[in-house]
Amino acid sequence: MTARSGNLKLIRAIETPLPVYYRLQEALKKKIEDGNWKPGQLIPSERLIAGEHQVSVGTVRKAVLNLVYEGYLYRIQGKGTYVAGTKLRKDSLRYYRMMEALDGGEAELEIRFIGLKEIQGFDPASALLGHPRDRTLYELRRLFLHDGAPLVYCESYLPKGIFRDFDSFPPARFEKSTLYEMIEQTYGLPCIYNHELFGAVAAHGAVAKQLGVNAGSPLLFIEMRSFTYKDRPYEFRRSYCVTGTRRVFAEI
Amino acid sequence: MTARSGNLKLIRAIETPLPVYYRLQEALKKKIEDGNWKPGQLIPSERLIAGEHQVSVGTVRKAVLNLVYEGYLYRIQGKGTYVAGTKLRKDSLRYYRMMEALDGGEAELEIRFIGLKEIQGFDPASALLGHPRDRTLYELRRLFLHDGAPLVYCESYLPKGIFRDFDSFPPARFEKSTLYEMIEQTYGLPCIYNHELFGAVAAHGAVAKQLGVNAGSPLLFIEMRSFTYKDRPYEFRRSYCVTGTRRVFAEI
DNA sequence: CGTAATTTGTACGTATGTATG
DNA sequence: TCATACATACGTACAAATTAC
Repeated sequence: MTARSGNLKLIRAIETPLPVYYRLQEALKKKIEDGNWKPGQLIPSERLIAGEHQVSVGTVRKAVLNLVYEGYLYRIQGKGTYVAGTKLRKDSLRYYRMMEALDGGEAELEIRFIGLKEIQGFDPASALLGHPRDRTLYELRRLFLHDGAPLVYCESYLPKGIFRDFDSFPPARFEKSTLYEMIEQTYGLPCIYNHELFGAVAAHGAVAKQLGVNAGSPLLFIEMRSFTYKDRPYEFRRSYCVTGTRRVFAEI
Repeated sequence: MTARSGNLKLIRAIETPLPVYYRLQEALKKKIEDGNWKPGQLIPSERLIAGEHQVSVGTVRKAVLNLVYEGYLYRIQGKGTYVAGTKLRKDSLRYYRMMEALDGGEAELEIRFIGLKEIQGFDPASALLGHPRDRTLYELRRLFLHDGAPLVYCESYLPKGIFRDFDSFPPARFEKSTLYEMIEQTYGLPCIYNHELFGAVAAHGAVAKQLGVNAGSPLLFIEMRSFTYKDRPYEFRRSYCVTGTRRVFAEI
């Protein structure tokens, strides 16, 4: 149903014209993806859209409800239909769900800013972000702590071309909310989905030092790529997690 | 939208009666959860259901489509509506998606049966399965290999009460398909969702030996609980993964 | 191979209920 | 109180896919 999944409808296009509701749905989606309609904004009512596009209200409902299911819109009875922001609610943000056991509780994590600087592009970061290696990247380093003890150390890489003046913000700006939220609020780019690769590595050098563990001790290693509209990657992240008592939770 | 999420509709019940489509939806869901309609089975047509329940076809459509979105049913134009099986298509089965890199390809894994035996219940397995410790469990041990090299070793624990005669199957039965599929086909129990906990551990004893790695080398450790209808857990699994060249992929 | 019957998919319409401001 | 907007529920007609004849 999402952009990355099926293109069943496109196959039909060869034989028969696309359904009215589907063309409308894609037209509305384009408004959002192109930034004409921004997150939080109220869109026109069913009747208005129906009038503008010369279709029935039922057809508008179908198009709009599909976009609600896809996470592009949300509706409130009596008020209207709004553009949705980052799909990833706190529930599905794996990074920040550290648990003691499968039936245990969630730990509150504190974010600590370590550093932010411009660096030259490198692989695999540049390749995974779809940029040539000569484009500058921002490198953001952060630490996540629970009860004062470091649990996760992560390095994020973001294209300077997209995130202009990223280094003009005070460090506190990176410590008060998740990076997802900060980017959505500041640049209007919501996070639509992530790709993640889980592995285990032995702690080494700077990482071991930041996390306060012995070199050689096992760490959970997560490589992540975040995507916004139109399947465009905008962040590459490497995380190292201490998982002695708490571990990273996921629900599928 | 799923059973484990919101109960918004229940709040309304205090003030106003539940919508017709919703009561029908829950009635159809109950048929599936109670096993009256089994995975793969064709359910009655829209018109038939509408006649039986004395509601309009549009109302049946809404109820049925909601259950499609929830993963309980799927529809084929011209054929009918069928009861869906395990939600987890191969795409979302993390365990069997071992990749070289975030933009790399997927590795085909071979399943090898190691052993199956009855054991006495123990915690955390019994607790996580919602059974007292004196109930017998099955312990299934398997190995997943790529190009002959072991990548994943896992131990599954299943209640003997649910999986009667689980040990009467030949080992090959566990090597030809995923455990999800085997259980769905044999016991009619589809997997609806999983909970997983990711961590890193140092290889030790039997696990290190099975995976052919040195003791102390880092392994990805995954604890998993699988749920079927009505949020009932039916499997507890511990997996140890060698993630030197290939790692476990997830999409959110 | 075409035809008919069945089933879902699309598109339209109307009326009424409920929530918001 | 009232207008607005979404939610529910009913209905009809035709298109498209499948299957059996």
